[in-house]
Amino acid sequence: MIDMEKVYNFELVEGKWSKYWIENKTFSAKVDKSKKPFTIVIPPANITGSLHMGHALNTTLQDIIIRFKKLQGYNTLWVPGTDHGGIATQTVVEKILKKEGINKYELGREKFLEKMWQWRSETGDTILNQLKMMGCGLDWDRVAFTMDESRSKAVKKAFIEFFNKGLIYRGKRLVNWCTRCGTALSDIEVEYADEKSHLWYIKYMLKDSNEHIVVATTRPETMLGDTAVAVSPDDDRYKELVGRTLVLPLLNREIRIISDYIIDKSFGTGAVKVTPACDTTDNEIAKRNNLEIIEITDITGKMINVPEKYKGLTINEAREKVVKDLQDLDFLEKIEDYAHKVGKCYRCSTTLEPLMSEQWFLDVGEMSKKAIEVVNEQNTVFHPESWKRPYTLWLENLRDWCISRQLWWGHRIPVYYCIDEKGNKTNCKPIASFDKPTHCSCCNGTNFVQDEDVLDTWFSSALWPMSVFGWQDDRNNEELQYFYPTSVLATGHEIIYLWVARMVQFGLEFMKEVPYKDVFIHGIVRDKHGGKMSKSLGNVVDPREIMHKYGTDALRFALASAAAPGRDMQVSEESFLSARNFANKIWNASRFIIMNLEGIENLEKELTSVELSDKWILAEFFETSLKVKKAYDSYNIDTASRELYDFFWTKYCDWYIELSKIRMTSENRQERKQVLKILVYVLKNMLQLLSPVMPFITSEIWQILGEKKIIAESKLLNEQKENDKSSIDEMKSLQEIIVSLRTIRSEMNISPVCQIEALFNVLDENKVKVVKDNENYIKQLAKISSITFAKNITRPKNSALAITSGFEIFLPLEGLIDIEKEKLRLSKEVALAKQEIERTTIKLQNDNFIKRAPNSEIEKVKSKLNEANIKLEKINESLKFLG
RNA sequence: GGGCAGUUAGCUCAGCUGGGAGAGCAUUUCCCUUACAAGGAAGAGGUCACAGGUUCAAUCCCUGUACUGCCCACCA
Repeated sequence: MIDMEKVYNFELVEGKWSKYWIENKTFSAKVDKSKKPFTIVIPPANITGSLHMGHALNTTLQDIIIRFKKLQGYNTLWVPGTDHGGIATQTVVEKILKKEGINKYELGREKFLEKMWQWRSETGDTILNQLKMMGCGLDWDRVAFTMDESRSKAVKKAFIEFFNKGLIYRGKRLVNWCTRCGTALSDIEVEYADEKSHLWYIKYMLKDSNEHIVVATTRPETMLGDTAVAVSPDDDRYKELVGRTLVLPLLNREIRIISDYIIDKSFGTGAVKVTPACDTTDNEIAKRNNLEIIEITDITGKMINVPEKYKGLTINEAREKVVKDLQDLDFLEKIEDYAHKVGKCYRCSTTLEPLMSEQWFLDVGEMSKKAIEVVNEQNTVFHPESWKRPYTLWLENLRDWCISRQLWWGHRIPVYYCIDEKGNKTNCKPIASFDKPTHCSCCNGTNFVQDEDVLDTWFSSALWPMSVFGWQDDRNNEELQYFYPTSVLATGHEIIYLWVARMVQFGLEFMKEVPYKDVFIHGIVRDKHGGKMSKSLGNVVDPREIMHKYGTDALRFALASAAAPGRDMQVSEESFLSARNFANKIWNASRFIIMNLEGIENLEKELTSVELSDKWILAEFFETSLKVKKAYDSYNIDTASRELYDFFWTKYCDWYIELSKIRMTSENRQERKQVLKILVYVLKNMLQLLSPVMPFITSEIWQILGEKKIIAESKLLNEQKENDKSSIDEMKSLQEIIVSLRTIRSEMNISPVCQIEALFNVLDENKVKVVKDNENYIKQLAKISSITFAKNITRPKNSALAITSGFEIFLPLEGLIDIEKEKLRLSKEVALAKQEIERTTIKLQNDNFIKRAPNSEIEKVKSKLNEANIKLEKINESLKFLG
């Protein structure tokens, strides 16, 4: 006797299965050339992270895809891993150390890195353990880390190849500088935020003249670094002045007035102060016009190369002082309120300062062109397609990638400089190599120092699809050949540029092949009001809490059914509750069947039943199955989930199981077995189709049903047969009759225990057989004691009326009926029928409609009109009869 | 400034290669009918953002407008 609790207890089930899959290596994959591979590499989560909704969604979707492909017979592989997270992780650990009163500079690089590694070994696997709890079908023998030995080798190898090709170069450029982190950032690591500020209007005097030009600026302190004033070439106001000399206030430096196309004459005064060291636009103007670049801030954000009184001030202090001095000397014309966007560090939100500094850059020109080509040629396909354009546009306008970071946590740049005996760098050519070189090729020196900087964390991420398969050891190795290119990359749209595009670039550069065939872009999880989830806003829904409260399958199902491709989604507590209820429904429907299977044997050998409800549920199932498979295959996970839900609940449970109950009470043992056979058949197939989304509950029930192989390792059972859809229409008639009888009962407040008789006046001869054959169902489900079929039945007194599916049905309700209520009900029906008649008549009177609409449509409207006419006539008769 | 989404029931969202709209939650009524009250039955609730156009026919296609959200950009 199998004991199943009345309420699905996920706690008893989940731990058991997640452990089983890991211990039995259910999702481990080896090269097997007899099977087609299906590969996904996980977007490696930062080791600082613990599971949030974004991870939960992302991994659920990947797991669904993997599990479905496995059912289809692919050799599936999903590779797990984590990312060292460069700046993000270093920031976190710095903060922790700060609380302990430790300063990283006092600690020194080496000791600090020890702390980092210690921290990583203590907490770095948190997220992987959480993925295990979620039941993710990852190959746990392949866990990779972007900074482990093997991945580090890959980074060095890639760097050295780039370096030797001349694609990596060092240059002094204006970069985004975070004064808090003390490092440069790439352009996409900048986040812009609105900030209220001012526009300061400053007068610049013309040399040897009393005239002046007014410039508007949001950063008055940068005037200390001005080397020109620029105007638009087609600005008539300033045409005469171009080429003249200005005297910079406070400094008395002489600067020229130049013209440059980029200036918008309609903004401010049309004249712009040019500070090449503090602004990217100005920097470009400077390049075009050969202007001097004066650096006025250092890497800590303090003023340099300025008059003594400003030296060493912070930017804000300098601003205050400069404004005051300008005011005192009457150079400040006015101050306006102004809101604009300010660049912030994407990890610590400090306002960024553009700063001239020596950095390593990667020339991405050629790689970008190729990365665009492969997408245009559909070697890599975006799902949904709408993301292709942003991807392409971004790559088209991409500037070289600043890959060096002034951090300690990360891959140290493998470039070595020859040094003399005093420890100073020589002028010899730097060498990129895996280890410290033994001797310098220029001077035969043997002393070297390594570059201090580390690489942008995304550099190692860009190699991920190759590095997890050992590209760094042997680019012709069997695994790489078999699993690369991977099948699909699933990720949110926020890292298309940071990560997706760069993997394509690197993949093409080193493998000459795209890293994945499909890119599945899903949305971002938002709170119930559409806002971003963030700890500071306090609107975070923690997936671990949801798992604890509603179960992991509920979490997964809710996320899956909300995951329309490419669109952000809102999740709320209710969606998880409803998913939990669905799990319970699955449990109880299965429980019902399993209880009835008690003592039944040899079910497989039973005949396939031929009765309507069986044919119907099979037809409906085949249709659903087809839709679900198609949806899974095209990454429409939401559609698949909804189809499964809808079929299981409203067709299988609400109708088929209810009908089965009636047949199961029959004395006929054979009949009972036949129903059970269909019940079990559909259930098993449904469990399989549901198992990618809800692996725990489906695994459990599958096992209780006595299957020897676990569901994750089963193969999809059903093959598409010829589907006889006529049963769907016939069943629909039956359902309509039952529903309309129930409606009358409900509206007349007739007690459910009260059996009533029904008279079926036949209007359509063709419908009689089906209804008569299934009379028993109508009786049971609508609580009807007896049914009389006849033509021209006389309308009984005090009866209620239903017209549906070719019958005029009378329910004699002497003593039960409220005549007034029935009249009211019928007059509403009259109104509806009249409306229908009017609408269809107008259509049919329209010559153009008759001429141009397809025949099938015309027939449909005609039959609607016909039905409505009959309905109206019959209801009117009834109304007359009721008085 | 450019690009991309969205606007459908009180809320969260489906639907659409054009033929008078669906689900979940919430709500009303009835029911503890032995799979499930985390349930069942029945109901109420919508000029499908607005304005034009194409068409016999528009929630769906086209154009424009408004609002919302996101991304990109060198408006000081």
